[in-house]
This record gives sequence, C-alpha cells and structure tokens, in this order.
Amino acid sequence: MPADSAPVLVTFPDGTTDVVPPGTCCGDALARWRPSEAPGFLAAFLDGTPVDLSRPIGSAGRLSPITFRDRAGQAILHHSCAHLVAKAIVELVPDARPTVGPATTEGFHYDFDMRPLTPDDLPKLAESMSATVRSGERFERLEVAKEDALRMVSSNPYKAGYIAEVGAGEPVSFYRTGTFVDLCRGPHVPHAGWLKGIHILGFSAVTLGGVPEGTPLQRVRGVGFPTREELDTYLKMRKEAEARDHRVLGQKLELFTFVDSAPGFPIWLPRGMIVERELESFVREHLHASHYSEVRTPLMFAQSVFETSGHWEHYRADMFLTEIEGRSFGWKPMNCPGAMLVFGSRARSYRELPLRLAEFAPLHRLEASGTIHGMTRVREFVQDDAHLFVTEEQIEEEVTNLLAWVREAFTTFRLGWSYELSTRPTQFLGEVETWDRAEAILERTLKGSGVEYRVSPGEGAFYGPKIDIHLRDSMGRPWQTGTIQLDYQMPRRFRLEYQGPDGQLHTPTVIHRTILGSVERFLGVLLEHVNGRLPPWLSPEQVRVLPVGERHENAANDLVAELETHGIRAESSGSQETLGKRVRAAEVERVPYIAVLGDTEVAGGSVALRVRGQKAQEILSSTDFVARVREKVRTRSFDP
RNA sequence: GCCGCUGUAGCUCAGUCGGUAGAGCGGCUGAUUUGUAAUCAGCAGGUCGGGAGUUCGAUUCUCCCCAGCGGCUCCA
Repeated sequence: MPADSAPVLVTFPDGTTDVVPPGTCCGDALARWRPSEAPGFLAAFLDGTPVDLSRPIGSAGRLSPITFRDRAGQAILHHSCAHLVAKAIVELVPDARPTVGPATTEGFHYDFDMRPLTPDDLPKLAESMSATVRSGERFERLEVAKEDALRMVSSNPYKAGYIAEVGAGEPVSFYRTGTFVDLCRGPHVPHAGWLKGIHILGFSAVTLGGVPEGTPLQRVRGVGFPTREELDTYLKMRKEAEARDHRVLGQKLELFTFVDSAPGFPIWLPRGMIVERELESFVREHLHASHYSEVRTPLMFAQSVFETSGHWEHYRADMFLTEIEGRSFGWKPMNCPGAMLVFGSRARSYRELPLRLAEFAPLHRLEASGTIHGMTRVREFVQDDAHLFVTEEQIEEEVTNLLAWVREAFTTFRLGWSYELSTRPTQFLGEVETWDRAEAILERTLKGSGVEYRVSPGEGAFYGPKIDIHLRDSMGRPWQTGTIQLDYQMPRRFRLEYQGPDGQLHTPTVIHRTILGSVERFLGVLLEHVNGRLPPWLSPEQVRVLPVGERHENAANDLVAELETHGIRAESSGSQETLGKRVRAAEVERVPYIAVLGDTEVAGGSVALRVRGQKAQEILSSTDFVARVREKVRTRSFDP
C-alpha cells in the first residue's frame, strides 16, 4: 500500500486523536472533532503553521482550529478582506496594480499603484465587495512554480519583486476569488461569505517604503468582521471614540484652542491653564521628594551652543532659527544644552552627584505641517523634563527609581502604558562600545524592574539609547510620552567635569528624562482616556453650586466662598434657568461635584450632592461636603 | 513635507442649478423662581478661510495660497 494512501493520525489540542482517510482536509477533520463548533472555524494550525481549512492533511500531525476570537483568526479574516478590496479595485480600475495588503492591529490595508481615489469611488467599491460577499466565492489556493508565477504577474513589477524574494525551487502560492487572482502566502477564510462585516474606513496616499520622493501609492484601509452586527458594534464604538477626541473636548471645555495664524502653537485658555498648573504641581511634588533642583535656562541659544551639543548637525532641520544682530540663533528644541551649561557654571564635586536638574521651559520644534495634530503633536510644548548628572555606577539606581515613578504617575491617571527600548541609530555620536554598554545597562534595569518592553533597533537618539513610554489615544493611535535616555556624549562635548574622591577630574554621564513627556500631549491623551472627566484634583472647576431658586442664591454664594477658602475651585450658577438645565450644563461641562441648595439644605446647613455621572443624590452637611472634596483632591483620587 | 478631502455665525450644520445667506445650541435682554441632563419670547451676531481670474454680477465656477481633517513619514 503506497504511503500516501495510508490513514493519517491527527492529534487535536485537547489531546484526543482521530484517524482520517488520506487527503482529508483540515476543515473536515476539525468538523469530525467538534461538529457543533465547526461553523466558527475559519482556518487551522497544522503542526503550528496556519493553513486553509481546505488544506489536505498529508501526514500525521497536530491540528487545531482558528476562529475570529483568536488574534491569528482576526488577521486571517482581515487579510481576506484586503483581497476583496483588491478585487473591487481591479474591477473598478483595471490598470490598478496591487502591491501588498497586510492585516494590521485594527484591521487591514491594501496599497495600489493607481490613479488617486476619490470619495465617489467608495460606494462603487462597497457595492462590488458586497456582491462578492453575496456570491460566497471560495478562496482557492493555487501553487505554481516560480517561473510560472513570474509570468502570471508580468504586468505587476511589485508582485514580481515579491516573487523574486522566494527561494529557488519553492512553489509560489496564489489565491483565486472569482475572477480575481492575487499572489499570497495565505491562509484565507474558506469563502467570501465570511466577510459580511467588511468596511472601508478610508483611503490615503502613502509613499512606498517611506521615501518621500517615491511614487505615492493609494492605500485603502478597512476593518472586517464575520458578521454585519459585529461591524455595526465596532462602528458605534469608533464613533464614540471620535466624540472623545481631545480637540473637540478641549474646545468644549474651554481648555485650549488654536488659531490659523499660529499653526501647531497651542493657546492655553484659563481653564486649561489650571489643569496645566495642576499637572506641573503633581510633578513638582515628586521632584521635591526625590531631591531634584529646578532651573530655567534661555529659550534661545547662539548657534555655537547647538554646535557643541550636536543639535546643529543632527537636529537643525527641526529647529526654529533666527538671526540677531547678524548672529545665528536657534530656539531650543530640548532642555539639555541649558542643563549642561548649568552643570558647567562652576566646579563640581562627586559629592553633588547625582545632580538632578529639572526644567519646565517651553520647547520649540519645527514639525512638518502635515504632522501637527491637536495637542498631541505641536510645535511648542512644555515637558516635565530633567537631566540627571551621574557617575556610571549610579545609572542603574536612578533609572530604577525613574521606572518606579513612571508606574506611580501613570497609575494615578489609570492610564495603560508600554515601554520600548530604542538602540543605536545609524547616525550616532560616540563609540560603539559605549553604546553597547549603555544599552546593556538599560536592558538590565528594565529586567530588574520586572517590566515588559519591546526593542526597537536603531531608534535611539543620536546621543544615546533610550527607554520610551507610549500611551494610546481614543482612536488607538500610539503616542510617545515619557522617555529615559542615556547620554555619554553631551557632557563630554560641553567638557563637563567633576572632581572625584580620587582627586581626578571625571566626566559625568547624563540621563535625559521626561515622564509625562509633553504636558500638551499628555493632557490630550488623558482627556481622551477619561472622556473629559478629569479627576477632581485636575478639574478646572471642582464644584458647581446650584441654588434652587432666587432665595437660595446668598447661601450658594456663601458655600462657594467657603469652598474657596479651602482652596477648592467652585462656582455658583444663578437661578435664571431651570434647575434641570443647570444640572445638565454642569454635567456636560464635566464638573465633578454638583451641590444643590434649596429650602431644606439652607435650613439644615446641608447640600444635596450629585456626583458627576451619577444620578443618585446624597444629602450631607456642608462641612462634611467640604471635607470630602478636600480629601478627594488631596489624595488625587481618580474618581470624584 | 507628501497624497486625498474639507473650510458658511462662538459651536454643530443647512443653503445658494451664479443674483451678497438660514436653523439649532451658545450669547445678550425680558418674563418665569424653578428640586437634579435642555421654560418661554425677543434681539444681536456672517466682507460664506484669504487672494486673483472668468462674468453685468462670485459664497457658488477656475487657479494660487492658508488652515484643518485622514493617512504616510517623523516625533514628546
């Protein structure tokens, strides 16, 4: 009996086994194992490799199902959606040349070399895709020899390029959906009927490989779900996320604004300024406890300072430059040069180390016009910045303390964050050995602190490796906030020295670090995270006092005065409007505490308290109320 | 910076097939004195993003610029 006609032993994830006829496909084998769940299987792992359900099982092996609940399943479904988009595009624009269409974290995109898309194309694409979904056409795998594959894509140099990367002698796979055939590794969902929840989110031009002068490709972005209902749920969530946009909230809550004549330069409004100052106070409290000193250095320096720091060579393109009496000056994009000058302002002893210099100065960076984005990407911003001058032996302890502060700070805001270790870039200062040593220290510290982190090779600053902290906004876009960077170069370039216990002069190492990062960006992300409902300690207005009627207005004013003497930001809202309307206004304006005063309260020296977001009221004495608000603010409670 | 789209009152938006614009919210005034998410009425508010062109006439059509939005790239 030939080997390929012998029954095959299949092992399932629960350890059970089955013997199936040769040539049985993965889908059928899985259906025999779990008949009731089989309709949810969209692909399979065969010996750990993702494959189509239609893949025949060649020899004994482990088989497990993939569903949309699995990360891998989502990627497979999303990628299948990308094929549907490509099919629709090619039908609409026959000379469009598809390039790549990967699944992404949220959905998928597909890039095409074609004429620019317009909004009018979208309904046509949607109609075409839904016709394919209705047809339920199968995703059919074709395996061909490399030479044949190259012939099949002769009109598409992009695809030919991908095939060229396939090893000699290896077969190349294509997938056919109806009349559309696309080069693809697979696997795919069994048929187009799986893609009822496909939706195009938008399109845009992208430059191939990030090369600005390259041919722009048209990128179609989308999401996909197995059912229409799941898509609707997603779109609803997305709409809610859009409503939490910090640019909208910032304007509604009168925190900040922008004008056309200062693109990328935020205007902090009075209420926003309160939040900004509270954030700074939060940081300063920590700085004080952790033995930092605060300094303030010039916003501008002559070119020579930036030549010394290395910015002139490595960062000039992103700096605002100006000329003063014929001399070239630059607006500082970072605080480090100033910190170096402070350290160098007199002779230093090893007894002063670690010397921790904090600075909250405004920084200016000439960000490209297409990149500025609300408060999260601006041209002028303030960081909770500091430079720690240390001996090499002190680095690890300082970085460990910083990681602890990261944890404390972000936990206060109930924000989730992630770490990224960025290593030596192609353009760098100093010696490779120094970089290796610095990278090793950071890695050791991260491991020692027991945190998860991702490594980004080549993404370090030009003067040293760094640990970056990332947050995500309401739309899931990642933003870098904090950063901890090691620097052996700048102190040397500024000829900084301290006298060691050995009587010799040594060059200190510097740790550049900011935890919240830019206060602007941080507030932007935070606003989206809390949907504008800032914790009481950060709220510009902490208490709104509402007199029920005219005769309660004096009592309301007295309560506001009482709150203010305790440092609580309170305002009363007169009685011209109905109580319902004023309650609504306070809720819409995200005031954490609403205190209503009517006959009962005035008579009893109490307030009817409505906590933001909670319909239920509570009657308590005004003394207790004041104490409660004070306590929530003092402890920086997240919830009111 | 690149590609596409958008730009009408403080905000959200309608409208003008080319004949200089309207609503709701907000603001102001008045009436109402209200018990927990929108009381009623009146009034004010716009060189329709800026500039040029076509036209008897441009907010509307064309071009240029500016800004915003979505991506790309880059970054705190």
